[in-house]
Amino acid sequence: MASNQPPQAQTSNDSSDSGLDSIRAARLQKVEDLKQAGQQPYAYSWEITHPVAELQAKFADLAAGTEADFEVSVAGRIMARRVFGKLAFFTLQDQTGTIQLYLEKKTIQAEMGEADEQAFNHLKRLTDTGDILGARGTIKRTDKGELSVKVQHYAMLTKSLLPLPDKFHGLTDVAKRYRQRYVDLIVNPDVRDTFRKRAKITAAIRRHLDELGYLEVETPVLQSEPGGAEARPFVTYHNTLDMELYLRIATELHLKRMVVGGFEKVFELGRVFRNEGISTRHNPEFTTIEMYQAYGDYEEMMALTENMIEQIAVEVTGSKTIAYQGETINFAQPWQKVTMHDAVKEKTGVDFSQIEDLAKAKQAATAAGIVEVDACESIGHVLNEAFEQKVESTLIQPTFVIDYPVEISPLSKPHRSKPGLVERFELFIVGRETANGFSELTDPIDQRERLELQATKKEAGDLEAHSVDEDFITALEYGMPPTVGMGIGIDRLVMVLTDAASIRDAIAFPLLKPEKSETAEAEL
RNA sequence: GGGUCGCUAGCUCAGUGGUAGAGCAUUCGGCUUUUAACCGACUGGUCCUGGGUUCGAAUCCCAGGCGACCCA
Repeated sequence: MASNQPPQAQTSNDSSDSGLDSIRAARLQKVEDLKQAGQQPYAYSWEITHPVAELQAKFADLAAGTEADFEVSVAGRIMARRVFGKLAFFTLQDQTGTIQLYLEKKTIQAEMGEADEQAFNHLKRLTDTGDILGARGTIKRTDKGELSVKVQHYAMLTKSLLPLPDKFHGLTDVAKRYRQRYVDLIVNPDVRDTFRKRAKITAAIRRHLDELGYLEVETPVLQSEPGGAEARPFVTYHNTLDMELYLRIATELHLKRMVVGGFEKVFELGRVFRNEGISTRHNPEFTTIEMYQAYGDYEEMMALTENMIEQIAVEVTGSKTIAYQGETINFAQPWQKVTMHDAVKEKTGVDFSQIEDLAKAKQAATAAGIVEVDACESIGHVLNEAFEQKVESTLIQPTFVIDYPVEISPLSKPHRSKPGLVERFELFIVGRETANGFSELTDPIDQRERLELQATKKEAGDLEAHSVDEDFITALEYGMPPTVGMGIGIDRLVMVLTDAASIRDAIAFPLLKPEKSETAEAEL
């Protein structure tokens, strides 16, 4: 808004009109002209009989050049105008699609009556692309084959003051598309489709989990001790409590409290916040679903994950096989499953499970071309580096990587048969971590030790390390049943299922740096 | 955080040292079968910002802003 009307620019409104200013001024004049003509430029309501897609479907077989005896009332945005002397064609777009308005001077003047004999002229003079228009009339397919509403009555519903982007090229400037997503949504049908699919995905997840008997719960966003993940939190402040609070970085620890409380299948689908960099795969606020099921282990949760995501892929895209950025991704079960050790061994030739000395592990990793292992504090961390550098990006098809080192998994239950490992899986699709789950650590003593180790690292300056959440440990001491948990990065799942190259294409309003404003400049 | 690339009219883009351009949109005129309508005329500029080099900078140099991609 400020970019259109800088607050301090009142004196510069003389002959130096920019193109945008003159367009806006002309449209404001039309607002006045509409009022003069007794029309409401910002109307209150309009009765709609049909979404336009429904009309397109219903009259798909209507022959060119014929009219149907069928009255309709539609509303939408004018996307294009083709105006002749006594006839005009508008392309009207509503939520469902577009339909042509056939606007004939003769018909409109006859129907709108004496008082509105200017009706057709006003249509030509006072409407612009971008305006929201309501139209009533009958269905007709023109000689050239375009399904149309032959308009008898129309009304301006909302006068638009600003021009739409080029009707042919649309809006392609990515920064502008993200900053003014509403314009992007108006002119790019693919973008609307992405967010429709996003809604379908979350609805499908909820339906799926509801059918399995899961309860959706809500846990705090504002926390005095953020936990459940390795990440830096956002800090905020509560005035009357006079204390700092953090925005949650995960929903894990509160959902487990719910399990302790007796809810055996719970999930939360919501926003978490991590104070980290921004990239094509990272937005500081993003959506996760975490789900917890008592009396189950990670094998069960992998089966649920496979099932659910396969089903969602079919619901959203119509197929188990989808195209993503030139790759073909196959969601048909069963998915590949590989242990972290085996995956690393396959790509690097190093079997870290046979190495018992950290220095030797680092040496082997370096020899295998893995960089920056100096800071690794355990063989598990070296293994993880090797995995991230050499394996992760190669996991294109849905793949479960299982059995992680305990050192990088402070909330997971020890593996029942493999010492030093935990019963954890991560799901990778197109080289990206998309889900993470594990048999939950339920031993409160073990949990306290692991979190205290994390807290030591935090005190030593590791800003992403966990801290000790005493109340969570107290909850575990009351006893949590054997439980498996799993989280999915919804944005990344949406990316894959909508063929979005960047997470910003899967989030309606991604975080961007503010553009330098004139007032901000003046303050310097 | 580092590297590469981009930023010119409302939109999409030309313009590599010598008068800032095109198409679309806008404005005006014409037109009853268009659909990137057409025909004619016109209008519209902080060339991202600030410095520098030069007789002269959208163009070359430096710094900064925002974005994209790659790397960490």
